[in-house]
Amino acid sequence: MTKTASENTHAPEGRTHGLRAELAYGQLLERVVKGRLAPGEPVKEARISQLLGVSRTPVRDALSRLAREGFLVSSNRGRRTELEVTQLSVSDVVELWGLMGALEGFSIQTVSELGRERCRELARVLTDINDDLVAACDLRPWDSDLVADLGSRFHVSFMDACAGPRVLALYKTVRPHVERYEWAYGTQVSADYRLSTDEHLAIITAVEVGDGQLAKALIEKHWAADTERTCATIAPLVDPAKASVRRATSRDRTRQ
Amino acid sequence: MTKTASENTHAPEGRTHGLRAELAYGQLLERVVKGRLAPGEPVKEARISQLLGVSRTPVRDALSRLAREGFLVSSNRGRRTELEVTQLSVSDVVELWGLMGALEGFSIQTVSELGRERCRELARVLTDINDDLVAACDLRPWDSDLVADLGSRFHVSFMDACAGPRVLALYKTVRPHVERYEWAYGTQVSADYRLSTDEHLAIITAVEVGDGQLAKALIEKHWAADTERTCATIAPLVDPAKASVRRATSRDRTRQ
DNA sequence: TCTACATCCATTGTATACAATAGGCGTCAT
DNA sequence: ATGACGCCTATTGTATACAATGGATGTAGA
Repeated sequence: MTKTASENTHAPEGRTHGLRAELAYGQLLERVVKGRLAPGEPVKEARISQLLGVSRTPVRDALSRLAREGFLVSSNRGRRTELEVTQLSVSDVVELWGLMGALEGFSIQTVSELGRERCRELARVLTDINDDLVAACDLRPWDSDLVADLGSRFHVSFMDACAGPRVLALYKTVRPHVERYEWAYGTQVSADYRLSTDEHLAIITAVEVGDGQLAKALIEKHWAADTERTCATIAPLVDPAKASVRRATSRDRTRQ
Repeated sequence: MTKTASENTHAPEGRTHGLRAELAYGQLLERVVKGRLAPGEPVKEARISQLLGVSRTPVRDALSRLAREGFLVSSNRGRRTELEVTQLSVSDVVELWGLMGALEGFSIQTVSELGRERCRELARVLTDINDDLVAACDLRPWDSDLVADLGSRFHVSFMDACAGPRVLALYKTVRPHVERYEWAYGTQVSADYRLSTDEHLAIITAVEVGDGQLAKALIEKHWAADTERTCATIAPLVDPAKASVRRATSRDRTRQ
């Protein structure tokens, strides 16, 4: 079903040695992020390997990686693996958004170590992106994909500049979770993106003058505010019962 | 060579279906953490699979996981994988210790949500551990293994209580890095563990009264102070040239 | 009809066979 | 002697064969 066709057995098909696993990972991640693999959907190795036209080996690699990163979960409590796409939940938003704030705050804290010149350069880059973001917010019809993309670029830009290799690697596995929620509910959020861009402006100023502590505080506040906004938007959709977001801490295991 | 013996081909040996990969991961992680696999040592799939008495499949799983977690790195810049044990470095200490502070600070921040009773209970548990730690510090001969273990338990205890599932999972992959440095240089640190236990006391007080913000600040300060102490200890050993630790930020790529 | 049990099947876990590639090593020509 | 070239080998990447397991399904007995 939907096979790439033409290469089944040992017939090579050119230049893909050592890339199938990575490719499978990318393909599956994209499907999960964009919702083409829906929350709760069971994920079987055999089916995926048919879908992608590769053997189970690279698929297994990709699946175990996605599972460890939290995009897939084992539905059988404990025994056999038996994976399915992780559900969206308010409690996950709280934890993930908080984690993003912690990672970004920790990294941007040391922005001054870039030196005056690089700080100003970074501030210029961020200003450009934020200007584009403001423009995109006024755009009609609303292009949620573009907005999400520019939002990502803002954050990734300073993380690339400020974060060490380990933190950066971690960060880049957490980000797609955020993007997944944006894809799922992106059409809902609209007006209050302008609040976001205003917060960005304050952060840019802190970066420009090299005030790491201030930038850290602002970033954390930014994510906290965005947590509220996002939860308010998605809570009714994910769980219509509890539309208000009181005490939706990361410790609440409330799912779906 | 050091084979578990008795089961080579398809002969099962009871109760290990679905555990070999996990087992290989655990074995290898322990070897890396304890230095039995030395920094810079090449790691070949075939050799490891002989060493552990399992096939390459679960070994590959374990290796790719360890590589993603940063315990192994590809020595060939880019092309074929070719893994080796990651080097110890001052810049990694700075980044890892900072990350631990960020994760613990973020998690303990919400300690008050446990409620008064659980806060006090947690404080009691932490006090017990810290008392043992103080006792272990006075012990002669110096038992660095015991000290490291108690130190771990202190931190893991409140993380288990405070952190959400995602952050906790991340945390538990970062911790072994710290333990690796403790195993490598544990015999060196000695007297200033008492500074650590004093800092613990302040943290316990903050937990007891449920002051999350204070606890966060204290934890971050604790790790920052420990970064200084650890770097001062290991810098001369890792890179005798720069014994002083001025500005060893996570962005410096200075290795070994 | 309902329960207990045995069988089968779907699916994962593991081992191994096979393909591809990069680097080492030897050979040969200049 | 030295450089270029090509083969060989070590090692990884991929596919597939095989084992094990848990749940589903069907059947028999009460």
